[in-house]
Amino acid sequence: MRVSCAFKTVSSRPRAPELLRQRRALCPAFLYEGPTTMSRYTASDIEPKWQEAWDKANVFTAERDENKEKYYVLEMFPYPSGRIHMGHVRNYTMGDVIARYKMSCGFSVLHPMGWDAFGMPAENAAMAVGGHPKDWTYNNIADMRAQMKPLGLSIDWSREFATCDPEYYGQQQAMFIDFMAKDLVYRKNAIVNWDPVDMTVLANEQVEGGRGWRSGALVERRELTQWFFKISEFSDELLSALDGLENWPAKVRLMQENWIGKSRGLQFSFERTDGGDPIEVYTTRPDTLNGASFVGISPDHPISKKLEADNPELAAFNIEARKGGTTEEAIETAPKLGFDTGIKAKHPLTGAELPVWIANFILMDYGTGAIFACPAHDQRDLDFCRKYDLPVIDTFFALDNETPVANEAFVPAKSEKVKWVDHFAGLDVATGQDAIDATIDFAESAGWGTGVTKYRLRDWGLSRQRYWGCPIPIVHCDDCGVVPEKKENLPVRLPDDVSFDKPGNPLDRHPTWRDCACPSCGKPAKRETDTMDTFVDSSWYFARFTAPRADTPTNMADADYWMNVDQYIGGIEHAILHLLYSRFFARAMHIAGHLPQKAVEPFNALFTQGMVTHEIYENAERRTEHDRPIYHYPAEVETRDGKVVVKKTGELVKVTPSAKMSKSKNNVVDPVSIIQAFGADTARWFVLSDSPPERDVEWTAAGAEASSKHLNRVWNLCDKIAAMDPNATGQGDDELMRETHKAIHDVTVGIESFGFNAAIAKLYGFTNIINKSKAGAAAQKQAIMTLAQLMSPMTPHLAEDIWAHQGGEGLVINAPWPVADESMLVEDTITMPIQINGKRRSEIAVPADMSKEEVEKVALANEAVQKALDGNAPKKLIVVPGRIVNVVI
RNA sequence: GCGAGCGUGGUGGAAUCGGUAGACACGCCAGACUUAAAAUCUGUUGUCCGUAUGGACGUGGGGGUUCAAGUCCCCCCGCUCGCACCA
Repeated sequence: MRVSCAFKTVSSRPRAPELLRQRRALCPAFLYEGPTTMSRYTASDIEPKWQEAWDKANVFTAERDENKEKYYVLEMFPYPSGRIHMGHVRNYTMGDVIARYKMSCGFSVLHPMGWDAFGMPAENAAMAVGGHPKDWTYNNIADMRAQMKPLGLSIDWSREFATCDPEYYGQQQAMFIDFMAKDLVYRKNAIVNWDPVDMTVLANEQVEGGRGWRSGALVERRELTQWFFKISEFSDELLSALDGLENWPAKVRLMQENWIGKSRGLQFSFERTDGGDPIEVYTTRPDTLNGASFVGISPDHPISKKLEADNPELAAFNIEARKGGTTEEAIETAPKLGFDTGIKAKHPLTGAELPVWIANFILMDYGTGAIFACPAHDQRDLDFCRKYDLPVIDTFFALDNETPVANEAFVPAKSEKVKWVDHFAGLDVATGQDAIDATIDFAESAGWGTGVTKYRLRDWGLSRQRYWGCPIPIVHCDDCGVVPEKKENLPVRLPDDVSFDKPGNPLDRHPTWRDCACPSCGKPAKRETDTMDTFVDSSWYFARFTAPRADTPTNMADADYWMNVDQYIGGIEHAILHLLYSRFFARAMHIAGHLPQKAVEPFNALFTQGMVTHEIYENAERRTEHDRPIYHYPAEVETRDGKVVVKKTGELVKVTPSAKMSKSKNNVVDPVSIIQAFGADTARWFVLSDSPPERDVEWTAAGAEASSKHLNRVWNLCDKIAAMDPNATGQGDDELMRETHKAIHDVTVGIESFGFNAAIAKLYGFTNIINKSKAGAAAQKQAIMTLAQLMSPMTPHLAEDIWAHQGGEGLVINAPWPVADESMLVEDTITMPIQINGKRRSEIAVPADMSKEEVEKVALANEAVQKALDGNAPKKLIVVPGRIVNVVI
């Protein structure tokens, strides 16, 4: 096909005043007046045109083609907040570069988009401004889709779905039932944040400083019966399989490893002097048992709960200890509180009596909910002992320092050798790790303890006491107990007639929805009113994209062709939970017959991109009446005489650099206005340039201008070359050809290695080279057409236009990716720097293949070296071939 | 508190493996074009000393390993992400 290009003469193109106004508002210094060439780059003309051309040619529809190699590129799908932000633009542009590049390389590409559409914001909006979460969500989706489309992303929109579509969550319910049949789901009690005033369960983010965000009441920890996935049964598998994820960032694998937290320790019991049930403890530092000064139990430990009944003082303590949020952070940072139960435990070796304390920092969820404290070698235990005046006993010292511990615990690395004090297992000088192993052996052979491997990873609690989520397809029957809904009755749809005027879960107070017939015996029964954690929704959407309309969760033939995701791209904030849950889900889906074996690790390669940041403008002269800071939008401030001030009032502004774009700080830049002012290609080019993709990028108006100016230069260059006499000859054709191949090589390597910023730097350089080249028309035309191809993943609209303008065949997206001729890349002579004592002092030009001995001779003959040597022989001469020479004097 | 990461000119940032620190871009300054400005084009630009040839310093701070450190090791400071019910 052939599409006419969008070059137009200036006189025929009066610019829309509105567009001009927007540009000026964004960048007052950058005015777009005055023609400089016969034509002008007008993104608002060319971008819709090429998007239409791609649609007509159906180029982004993913099709199973057994003759082609497939490539599945996926960016983490967005939550439909209603507005796209620059972070989305950056994320989806990166994925688009990969997708378009792979298309040009001849792959059958799957690049889908959907919506992570369940969750609390929809309910919060319903409570705050009325309306229904469903309407709010679907309206937001429509808005965001409309904002995304102008970006020109190579997305197969025919596969789009939202997780709140009954067609999606119905399949999720079917899988829940399948998982139940495979014994991957169960119920148990778990602790939630309870707001005693609103009488409702709070999410962690709804707890601010230990208080409910609406009521302001002190939050309590309360137990509820909840549904769990047995992810902990996969602990070892999820841990060991990390080794195979070679194309994941090492930091993500390390974070997951630490999260799973495999540890080997000793489990043993403290007998009680009062003859009560022994206290089972687990410790990863059994070697420090001699330093035990008390036994600690969780406030939720069975012994603690038993004592509560007839000890009002202790019960009051436990109530106090259970206040505050449920997050590990809240528990760890809360002031350390203890209560002496009066119970004494017998030290298994010395027989000494140790007091049993309840301590608010001991988690019932980890280990056995009971510990022994060794204050000399654990800062938290030490702080506790100093506070309650408990003894501190050193069990080992540094080899060169035997000062007893005062107020700083001595915690050397486990690999460091220390000197032991009178150790029961006969240790003298040994590392902590050797001591741990020796102690476990000692305890096992003496018969008072067992070496145990434990994992920090807990089972995944998926129950949420909220409306806007996937209903758990379960019915509670007085006779049959917990019964899964029949599959033919799926989806269990959310009822539409609900209200949010009262706190709590509307499903709970919806009798006609809640009351139902038992799927097993048919008697009246009640539905489960909890819905699923939204992490469930996002744990398998990547699999659903392979067959989004299938009437089963997946279609095996499609899953087999498209899985795995070859490149997954998203934020580092998902490094642990989302990715770990997805890895578990893929395994569970395989067990339940919904994914092939090869898909148990669903993401072959992972890339975590950085945030888009912007300066924050805080009013330096004024605060709100509640003494809160006032933040100004970027468009509200300007620089006057080197000072940043508010445009309207002239008030001084305090500028904080590089903060995450956040609505509460007003430092947001709206992609829609950027696209309207500069065009999608400029926005795309900017978010890819400068910063390496894994790092944060600072949005600046100047940067966006610079991108826009460069695209204008490329356009003008195209125009200039198109206007050349096709038969014109010149100088330097070979040199331009060589540079073209270097550009092909560098840009290809840049894209392949996620060095988009490096690829763009190369494209800048290549553009400058073409601009200065005096080569003939044919060579220049070839150079600019190659430039268009190399730019097309980043700035696809401009690339198509240049391609068409130069008479390229068909669409540039369908043109095969150029291949660099290796022979054009090698240099004959290289420049080697010469260092004298490690400092660069001179350089030599030598043939690339010169031997080390020859290089040494040339280097020693160098004037600067001769001068420095002053007739003496060098102490040492280091030649790194092709790199550097260092003369040591 | 615990786990992970990051820190380089006036600014964004570059620097496969430990081998020329500052690629590319912004900004600034100078010049060309213009009645003028903008736009565009050309050139300079890490800091300090020096007319210059040149030299000293320089990758958050301090110490170390090495012929050679932005890169590796130790300590410290600052910022960011995660901590299981935010998505």
